[in-house]
Amino acid sequence: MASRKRKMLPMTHEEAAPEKAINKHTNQTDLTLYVSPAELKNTFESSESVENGEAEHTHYFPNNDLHPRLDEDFFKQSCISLAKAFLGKQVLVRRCADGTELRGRIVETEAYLGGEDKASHSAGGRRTERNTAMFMKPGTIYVYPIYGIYLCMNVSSEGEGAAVLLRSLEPLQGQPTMRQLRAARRKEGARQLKDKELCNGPSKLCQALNIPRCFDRRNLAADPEVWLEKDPNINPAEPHNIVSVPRIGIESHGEWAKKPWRFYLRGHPCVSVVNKEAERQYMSGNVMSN
DNA sequence: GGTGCGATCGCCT
DNA sequence: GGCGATCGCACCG
Repeated sequence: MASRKRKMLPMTHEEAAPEKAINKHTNQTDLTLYVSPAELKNTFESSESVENGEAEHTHYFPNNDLHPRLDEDFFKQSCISLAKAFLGKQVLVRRCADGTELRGRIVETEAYLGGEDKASHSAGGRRTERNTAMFMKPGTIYVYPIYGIYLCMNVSSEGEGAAVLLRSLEPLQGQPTMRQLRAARRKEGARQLKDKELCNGPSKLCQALNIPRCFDRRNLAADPEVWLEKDPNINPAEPHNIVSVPRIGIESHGEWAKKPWRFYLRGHPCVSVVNKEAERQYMSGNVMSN
């Protein structure tokens, strides 16, 4: 396959320097605008032509008085329950060194139980230097490197060694900064990423929100640089349609690979990988019921 | 649009 | 020493 060979980008674990990557444009006042699920698709599909950040659309207005960070009680629930509780309702917030705040709504997660779950880093109750955060109190961040060049972010839950992997976010605030952080590790001159491509994968969201390895073992309920907020724009009358499918990238773990512990919002444009089988079954079910 | 492939290194066996 | 909770790019249709 020599014809497919191409030069790869040199990458390291070092984070792009936050200060260097901060976009002054993100200090602009963000727009207040509720976007309905129906409008969401159009929003993302029409967001291709951002030239320099000036035209960036954000549709979120953080109000820290009305929507304070989630406290430690929120994280005290089982792994699977927490993985679903994140979806569509919780916003991951990253406060950068210059005060810029980046926000993304969680739209895709995976549950990794401890003990019997062979696909988990904590399988069999194995506790190592790397996975210590998985055994710490619910709400502890577990950041680990993967494939030598990427990072993944998890949040510990109730249950010995259990944690939820954050897989995808819907960018809400600070998209220009996210785009810069992501572009820092892409080929020079590569096309500009669409909004929906900024955080649609576990390592992409770590890049876009500048989550470094040293955030490992930090407490989401108390850290000044990263926390969760309840999404103020969610309409409780419209419950989210959550898809449950097998987790990604763990095919070698036999039966445990089949457990439907990846969860995402059906039809959301920011989901990393849509499960075609689940979509097909859902569509045929719709035909039957309509 | 989808698919195949290789980068790269920490971690665990 | 082998592998991985991924990603971006080139190629194909």
